[in-house]
Amino acid sequence: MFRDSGAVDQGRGVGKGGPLGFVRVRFAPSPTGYLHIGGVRTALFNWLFARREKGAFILRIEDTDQSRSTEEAICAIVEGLQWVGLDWDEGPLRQTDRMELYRQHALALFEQGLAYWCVCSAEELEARRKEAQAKGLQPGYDGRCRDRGIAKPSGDAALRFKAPRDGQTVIEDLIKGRVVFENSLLDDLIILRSNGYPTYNFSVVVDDALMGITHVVRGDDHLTNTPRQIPLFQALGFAIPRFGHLPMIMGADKTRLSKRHGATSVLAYREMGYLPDALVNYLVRLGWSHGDQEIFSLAELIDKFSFDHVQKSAAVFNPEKLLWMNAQYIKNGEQKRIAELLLPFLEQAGLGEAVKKAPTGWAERFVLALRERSQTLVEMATAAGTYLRDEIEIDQAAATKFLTQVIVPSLEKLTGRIEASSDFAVPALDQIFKQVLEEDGLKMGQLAQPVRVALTGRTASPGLFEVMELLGRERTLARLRKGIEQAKAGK
RNA sequence: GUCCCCAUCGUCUAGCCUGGCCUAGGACGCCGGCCUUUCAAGCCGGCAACACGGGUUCAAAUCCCGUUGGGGACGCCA
Repeated sequence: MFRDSGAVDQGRGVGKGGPLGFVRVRFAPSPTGYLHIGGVRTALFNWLFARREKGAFILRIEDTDQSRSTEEAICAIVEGLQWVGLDWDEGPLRQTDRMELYRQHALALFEQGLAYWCVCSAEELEARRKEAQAKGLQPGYDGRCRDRGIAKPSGDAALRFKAPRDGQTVIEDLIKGRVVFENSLLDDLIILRSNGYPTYNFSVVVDDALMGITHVVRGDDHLTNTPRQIPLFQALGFAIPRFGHLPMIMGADKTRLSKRHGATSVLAYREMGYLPDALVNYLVRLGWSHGDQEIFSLAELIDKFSFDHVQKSAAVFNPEKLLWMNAQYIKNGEQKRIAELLLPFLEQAGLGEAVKKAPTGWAERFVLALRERSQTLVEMATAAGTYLRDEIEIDQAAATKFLTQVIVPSLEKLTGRIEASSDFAVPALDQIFKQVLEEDGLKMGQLAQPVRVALTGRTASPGLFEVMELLGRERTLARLRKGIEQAKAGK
């Protein structure tokens, strides 16, 4: 399942090349569920930046929460990224494979007096936090173990970092610009839990440093983590990477995008018949722009992407625009590729066998006829039933309106002529049709609609001759005959 | 509660840094028209925004301050 990670030197030096040098970015999801659409956008911006700068994009799985991480989630992340075409140069690396590194670095901080053992229990801390909050005080850790000088805790103990108590931590954010935090507002965070596992804020720092990450680009929900991480980089003696905090994606009600707003799993979009390139194009425009341009090829995105034009404010996810985008990609995509992507959907619709039996090139002709009328592959596959099944249902209202007795003679004439013709190609059909119109003094619409209803059961369809071509000669004739029967029985 | 971020049509955004070219442009959606064998697609047109209040300036969507509103963070989650 995992691609070969290649030679990953875990002990690699820090920020090789430094600024202006080789760019190394990462996407670091925690495997606690499916791959979220917001995660994909974060990954995308990182990937685009890496590709543009000819740097490396690294996939790292942050699975230090053993109670919530699952293998399924890791598979979903990998599969989701692969589907949208975001390939990584290193990884997936898993933090649980690197536990020793975190422990070593944490203990090193302790040795240097930059961290201390805290024997306050989780319950006590929780109680104190609630109490402080009730009184309207700072909910953070009060630092009571900071100066106890516990050298070797007997029972459970967590290792805390001695965070700086004064001064400021300044971030020159790639997107938000300069952001300043007062160190006095930060408490001493736990870096090693009592179970020996590192906490997030510590493992990210160790990994980002050891992996030589030059630019940390993540959601802006992490902005307030940054002033806790920067002192850690410094304490550990690592170079500090650049940071960039992307705005969040929200639902229509301006709350954080969640299941309540519809599908948020990338793979759900695959199932709903979206093209990966359409989703990518939509997502990149959610927060990034290049003048008035809406549609971008991947090559263009790589060429044009820059953090300068990333929006600072959160964006509302608009499913309708995504649908439009998808329709654009279906309409303008390479016919053959669309046909290939459509195949699984046809199979799912129970039409797999029928397509195989259809004449060569049928699927591509079908795509050509339907692509301007379909917004998703699911829609397209659904429409295929009309052309691939022997029996169709004729819409009652359509039949009543168009399959009437007056049109029967013309329908019969048309059917007879088609049957008698050895040529079933579009020009020949066109010729036959026009002739019948002329002879019977009919206008196009007067005959076209009844024929359409007979052929497709509906009043809306692609051009008639395309429809006939898709149905094939035998099926076309059979449906015309059936239509005539129904017209005779009508009014 | 405290800290941080943000603020242009319903939504995504251009413009803001380097004030005048902005009568604020584009896109989705919506409405109307054209095209037309139907439905689409396409094309044309319409509705629709600088959150508010103060400054600065000859001039502010653009710069400054405040207010309001929205979002995020305050875990032995990530």
